[in-house]
Amino acid sequence: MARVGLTTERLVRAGAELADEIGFEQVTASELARRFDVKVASLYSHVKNSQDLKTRIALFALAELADRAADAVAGRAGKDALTAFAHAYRDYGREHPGRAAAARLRLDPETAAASAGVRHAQMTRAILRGYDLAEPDQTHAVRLLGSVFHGYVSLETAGGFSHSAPDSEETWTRILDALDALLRNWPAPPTP
Amino acid sequence: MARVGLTTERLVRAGAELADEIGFEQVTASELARRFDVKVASLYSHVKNSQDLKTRIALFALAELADRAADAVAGRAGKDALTAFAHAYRDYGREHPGRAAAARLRLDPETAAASAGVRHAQMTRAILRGYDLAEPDQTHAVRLLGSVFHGYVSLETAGGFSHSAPDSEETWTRILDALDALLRNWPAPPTP
DNA sequence: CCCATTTGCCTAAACGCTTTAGGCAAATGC
DNA sequence: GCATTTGCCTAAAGCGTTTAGGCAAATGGG
Repeated sequence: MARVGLTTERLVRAGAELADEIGFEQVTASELARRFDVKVASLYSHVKNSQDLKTRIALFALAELADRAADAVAGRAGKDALTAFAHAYRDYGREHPGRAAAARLRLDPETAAASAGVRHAQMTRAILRGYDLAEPDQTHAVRLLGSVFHGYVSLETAGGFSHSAPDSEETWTRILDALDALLRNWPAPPTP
Repeated sequence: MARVGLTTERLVRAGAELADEIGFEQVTASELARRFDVKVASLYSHVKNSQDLKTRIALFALAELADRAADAVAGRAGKDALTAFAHAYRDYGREHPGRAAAARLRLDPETAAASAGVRHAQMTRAILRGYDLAEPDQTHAVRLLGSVFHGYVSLETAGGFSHSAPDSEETWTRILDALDALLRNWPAPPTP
């Protein structure tokens, strides 16, 4: 019997591509086995189970996105860095909707702590160094930016902004203008 | 054989409760049948299939959340309305994580157009009437608010903000302060 | 009140995905 | 060249989905 040369790595990469083609939810060990022209049981030497496969795809996507975002911000600061970072997120979601969905998979705390997710947070903090935010406002801002990026890409992928004017591209740049303005002028906590 | 009195309505409500207990992803026709102490096939007289069931739960959650949000904003305007609306979203996500996840289910365009999702958008626009935003900025702002609410609740549910200071409650109010300030001072498009 | 019709839940069965156990053959290395 | 390891296999069990067809409980007209 010919050996195909399965590895965890190859399965994960193929799983990521499959996610972009048919949607992350639809990625299944069976479908993946079909792609490799291999019996399903053969995958179980390389991944623990179906959940493990999905988690690995998620980690792969998180790392890939972090690499892209890091490339995008390299050598930039201030609004320049913010928009480059933001566009990296949105572009990834548009080019690789399945991987982006994978990157939104809920991970258990230890897995998340060991994932590229922490690089995402660190990069966001680095970008905020271009603005004048002391703690705890910096953390609030990190969470705001994470929410906006996560939420926007998610809604856009769901088709929420298509078929209506203005187009999503324009909204995205205007939202970034707005966020830049907000970060430059972050309001002090109200004194009650 | 005793009749249990299944209806589509009862299945959907029970499905929503089940979602809060075990997670929306885990809601399955089989599990629902078990809860009603009924054979799985019996459900298929009331829902077309598993996808139909999930979609109905999603529509139920969207409508319930829209009702709550409408209650919350009733009689309020400006920042008051904004924060009441936002808290309705976040509270729903915390009280009913499964239903909130259901409300984020991707719907096909026609279903979405006939859902309470349009009420959500209308309410957001109504709140923005308390701010001075002309089109297309109003649409940009609607999309920003949708992204923030959607994203924040999603990340919070995933545990993204737990076990780290400051606590999520504080971040949420400070984000709303920031959004209020931003909406009162929405930047004009840069003139290139 | 009885009988016909409708309705609700059932059994049976097929199909697909997941997962484990155990086997054989190809690759590896001494 | 042979022993060991490794990789993919077959087999089988378990569970969720879905359809087809059946029987009994509810419903309602005469």
